[in-house]
Amino acid sequence: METTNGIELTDAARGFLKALASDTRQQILLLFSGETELTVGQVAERLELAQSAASAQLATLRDSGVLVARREWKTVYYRVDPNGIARALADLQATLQACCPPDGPCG
Amino acid sequence: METTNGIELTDAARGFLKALASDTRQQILLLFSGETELTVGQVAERLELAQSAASAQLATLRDSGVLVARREWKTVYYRVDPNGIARALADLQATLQACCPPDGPCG
DNA sequence: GGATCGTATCGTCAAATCGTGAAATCAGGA
DNA sequence: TCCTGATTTCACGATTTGACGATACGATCC
Repeated sequence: METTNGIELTDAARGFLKALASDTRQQILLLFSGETELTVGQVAERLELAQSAASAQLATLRDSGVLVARREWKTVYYRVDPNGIARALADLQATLQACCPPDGPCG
Repeated sequence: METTNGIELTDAARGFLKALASDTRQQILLLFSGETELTVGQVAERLELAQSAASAQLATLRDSGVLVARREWKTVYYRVDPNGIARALADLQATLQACCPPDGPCG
């Protein structure tokens, strides 16, 4: 085995980082602070984005496990996925601790 | 006032996300798993990058508080900044909890 | 002063990202 | 079947990112 330095970020953590690196997607996520669910149109309107842009960014957030989508009739409701976020954050934290211990043996 | 939804990411958290969104920079960071310090040249060599590229990416990681640099003679030694990482991670976690509580009152 | 080694910066280019508007898709209703 | 409303996909242009090579900087040794 060669796991000596085999520290790596999980797919969840990598997707999470890439998804939240965008200012627009950060704003989208924070849009859910008060609301429980938002439609594509609502996100587009509040951020003054074209609907296609909102749709694409929401899809990115969904694919990275940050949001989940629920379809009802014609409209799609997006909602935060606390589990996905928690998992990504936990993975990220675990890797970082293995890599850069806050008060590690080298400190 | 309209601070009702005034949740925002701190600069530390935003810089952290942007810095670690890059695959190259992720690899650079994980390069420090075993080592305590690495020079620009060492990073360039291990990742098979041009020296200028390594220098630029290391600078990005330094500017975002993930790494710190120490100059000794001609060579610059980069090292993880556990405090910077911890602060960014804490900020990120705090904002996410305020935005998307894992088991919040809406759950 | 000139030579040298390691870094940082600059200019350029290919590739990725982000936004828009138009067209296509999907689910129901008249 | 045709229409409507919401979303998704497509084609395109503009901006940004990331890498490289070449060059400039900083600190030392001759």
